[in-house]
Amino acid sequence: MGKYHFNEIEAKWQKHWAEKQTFKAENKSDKPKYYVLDMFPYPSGAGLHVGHPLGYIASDIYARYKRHQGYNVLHPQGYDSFGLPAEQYAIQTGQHPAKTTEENIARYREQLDKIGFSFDWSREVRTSNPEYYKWTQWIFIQLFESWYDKDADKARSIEELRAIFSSEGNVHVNAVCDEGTAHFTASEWLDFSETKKQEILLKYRLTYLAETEVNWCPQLGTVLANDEIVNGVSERGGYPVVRKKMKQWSMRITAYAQRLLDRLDKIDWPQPLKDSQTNWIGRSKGASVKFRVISYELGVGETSSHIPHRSSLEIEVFTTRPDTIFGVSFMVLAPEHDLVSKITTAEQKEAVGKYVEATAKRSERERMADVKSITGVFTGAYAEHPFTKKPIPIWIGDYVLAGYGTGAVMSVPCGDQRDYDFAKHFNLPIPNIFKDADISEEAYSDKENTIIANSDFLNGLNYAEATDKIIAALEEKGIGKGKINYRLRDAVFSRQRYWGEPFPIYYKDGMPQIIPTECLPLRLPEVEKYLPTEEGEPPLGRADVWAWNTETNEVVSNDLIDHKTVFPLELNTMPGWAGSSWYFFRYMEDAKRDEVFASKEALNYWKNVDLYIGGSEHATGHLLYSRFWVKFMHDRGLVPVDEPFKKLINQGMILGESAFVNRITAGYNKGDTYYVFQSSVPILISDSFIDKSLKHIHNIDKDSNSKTYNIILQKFIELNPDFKNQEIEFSYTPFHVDLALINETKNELDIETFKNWREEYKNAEFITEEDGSFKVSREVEKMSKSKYNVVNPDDICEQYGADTLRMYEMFLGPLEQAKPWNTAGITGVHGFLKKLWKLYHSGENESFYVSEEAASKDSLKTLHKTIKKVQEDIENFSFNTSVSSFMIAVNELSAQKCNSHEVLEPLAILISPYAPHIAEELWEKLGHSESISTASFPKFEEKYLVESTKEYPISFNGKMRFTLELPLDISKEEIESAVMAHEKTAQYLEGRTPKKVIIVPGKIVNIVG
RNA sequence: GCUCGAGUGGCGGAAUUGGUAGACGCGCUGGAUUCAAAAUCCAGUUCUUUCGGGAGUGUGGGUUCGAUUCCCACCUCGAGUACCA
Repeated sequence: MGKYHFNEIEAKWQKHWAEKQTFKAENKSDKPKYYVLDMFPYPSGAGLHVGHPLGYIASDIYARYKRHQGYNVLHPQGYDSFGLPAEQYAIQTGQHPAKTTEENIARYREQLDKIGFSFDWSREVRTSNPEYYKWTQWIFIQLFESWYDKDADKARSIEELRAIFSSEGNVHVNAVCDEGTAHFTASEWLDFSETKKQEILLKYRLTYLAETEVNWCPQLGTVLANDEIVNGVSERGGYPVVRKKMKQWSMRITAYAQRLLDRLDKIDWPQPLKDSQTNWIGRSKGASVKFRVISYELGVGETSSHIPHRSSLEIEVFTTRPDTIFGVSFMVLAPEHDLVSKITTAEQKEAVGKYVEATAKRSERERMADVKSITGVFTGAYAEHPFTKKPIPIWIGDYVLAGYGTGAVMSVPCGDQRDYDFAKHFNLPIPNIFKDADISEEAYSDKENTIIANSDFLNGLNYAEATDKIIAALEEKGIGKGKINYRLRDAVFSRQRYWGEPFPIYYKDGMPQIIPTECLPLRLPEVEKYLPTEEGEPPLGRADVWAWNTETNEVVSNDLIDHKTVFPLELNTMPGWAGSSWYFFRYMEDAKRDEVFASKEALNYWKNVDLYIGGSEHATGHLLYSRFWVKFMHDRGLVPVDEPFKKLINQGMILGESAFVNRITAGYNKGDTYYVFQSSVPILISDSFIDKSLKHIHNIDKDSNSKTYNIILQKFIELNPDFKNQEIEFSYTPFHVDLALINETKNELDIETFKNWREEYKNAEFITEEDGSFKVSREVEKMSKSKYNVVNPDDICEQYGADTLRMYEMFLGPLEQAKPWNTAGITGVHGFLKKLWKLYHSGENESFYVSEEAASKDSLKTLHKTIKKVQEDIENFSFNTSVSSFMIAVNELSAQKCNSHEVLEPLAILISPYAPHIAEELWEKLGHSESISTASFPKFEEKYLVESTKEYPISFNGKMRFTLELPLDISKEEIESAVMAHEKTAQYLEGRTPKKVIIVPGKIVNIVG
């Protein structure tokens, strides 16, 4: 076999690795461990395109490199297999999502196998497998059975909380819990009914059921989390989202806000990703202040028994500028604020009611799109300024968000632009409390360079001093305190979908009860349709057998529900992020998956993921939720680590180069009307006729581009003989064509195939180049089926081989950057692998040949400089540059006619992380019977790189003019005299005397003057 | 608006702490081989030029003997975020 038969070689080694389980990781090893993980894919029906494996190739190179370095490497893969697309498909076709998911996984696996990844498939996970989601449900139960102790700053068991309640009530409990949880004593607790106790405990549980305002997506029939909404519409499908109150499971992630923030410093993640988590958590420091309502009347419809005591009504606000409290001239409540109905006066009742109703109707999207118009209504009520005792009017306005802070603000128009705009709009006073600040045009929001004035005891202080002093004053009066507020909300955990994990929950007296852990998994029931029920219940409402028998501990028919021993089960399912928040631990376990989510030994051996590679789109979803769950699991002693991913890298997206054909459209003016004239057959024009400078307006310029115009006109008249109007104008419309119809290197359309592509182009006319070819335009876009620009890795493997695909993906550019895919460029990398193969096949008829003779000095130099470079590159995740280094090495070794075993054997190891198949084949030919995968990485030796001379660049005023070879061991003076003696020096000096000569030995000579 | 990132040939991109800008590959041009094509190999390829040279890393300044690299201002593009009090 002389030629490089990549298809045979790759099939051979893929089979070999699978049979020998070459990449199986051991849970017991003397070697140091290393855990390399990819974000596992959602197996979609479309299969993989070349963009998907980019990160997998990078992590595979790293994993293979670490094996060469002597590590015991865990490099698993699996599927995030619950999710919306499978369910949407099920709704359309009636096929069970489990079936389509299974098929998609099979296809993914086939595609992945062809690329030669070193995955340990024996540890595969699928989040939709009952044996997996059993443990997702189990972790949910652990969350349900936990509360957050702020004093200990960790989660603790609910049993401990019950004990505290029994002995001392909840007065001294410093826990993260629902707002306004009432106080009770131990004896009160003991007297509560079990249902009442459950109701109270629910306010403390880390996952709890509550009536919350959610993002409801009617088209998808489900609620969405904040991170699943992009620009006010659903991330999947782009459907509108409205606000709606629903009883939902939530996760008390806010308990972890500070820890999630603090620990960001300790993990090696890209800064932009840390920044977006920081912004998402949104910590702001300030104070909470209570304002007493001093004037109100009874709201309409309220009975006298509901009259609040005059002094009991308070509005609590959160402010980051308590130092500006003397600048408060009004207050604004969110329209949804609880107090609105209680404080509104009779005169204002109608206006307020209308306004509240109008805002409730507006969708989130409308509200976001319309941030400029200022709206609001006066409630008629006043609050008392806590220091000046002056009355302050209370307004409502939708610029105040119900979900942030307390849903109420103290408005300081001189210091906050939104308050300023509101005040201007409604003619409210704008008192100035800043020394020498001009607030005639806009608010003065600079807090660093400000001195407070007109503020009683705060006068003359700067921001920091005033803040400290006012907080002290507020605390002394008992009407406020320093406070830290977070933007992060508790995460809604319910989805009204079928294809997700069922909650291990049934309802007794309206209170959620967990099913015993030994009964898990609670399997998804069968339903005859995957749509919500007519009553608007989630799809699980259609299941006939979906009730829990507490005596037999099994799922039974709904007919048996008696609310005594048989109870209805929860109808919601868990969101997509449930299964992905802990899967990295599951891979660690290889033997006892039935007994534990992961065993202590496995967890203690593998600890956390050393390297995680995936897309940045998960910044505030998966990557935040995982950190939250891991912290929780750590608190409860379930795992030994409190961060899941030590180092993280975001791979950039691979974009497609879409191809466009331009279609001519004609039109003319007649009177004031513009008529569009449809040609009887489509006229298509080659790209080179199109004036790029006019491209954006899509017009064909009649005057300056008369040649093109006349060609089109001629064609047009020929095809439309009845057309008479001579004042016709032409423009063009580009449309996508399938890449399969394009010659990639020449950007030419295959006209014949194209005609058969779509019925409408069967008789199309082409305005071609002189040689009869037809050029298409190209544009870089996201790869997608609808743009016909998807490149399938299978096709590339078939035509060039997996090793070529792997190296080319790396060669495209830096891993973290987005970059376009162009199949035309792949020949360079493919040619390189052929050249590499040839290096080992210098025998007769290109037969394998390596000599045992000592290598030349040059070859050793080439080898060692490549070892150095490639090792540095891998460690810096700069894979694109090491591909160039390999090319340089092979070019040099070919030129040197190197065939020495001494050089070619280490070279095979060097390249094996990148091109593992060819490396294995060459390794075998070099006489090895064991896989190359654990051969130790070649050791770099400086001595082969030591030079005795240097080609000095000689610069004049910083410009390099010529080079001069000089020995490295001579002194500065000797260098200078050698340079000054050189004939070219005199030439460049043109008779001037140099002012200065800079000599950096081994680097450069620069002559100034 | 705010935050972050990026601007280098026809294209993807290199240049590790300031020290020969354009490595490597694509494409293109010419040549060899071939009946021809593919494949392979060789030479050239930033722009400009009166062939001496000159200019050149988004723009304008600055620091430096020397700047793609550091500093300031601006322009353009991309990503994220968005009334967060």
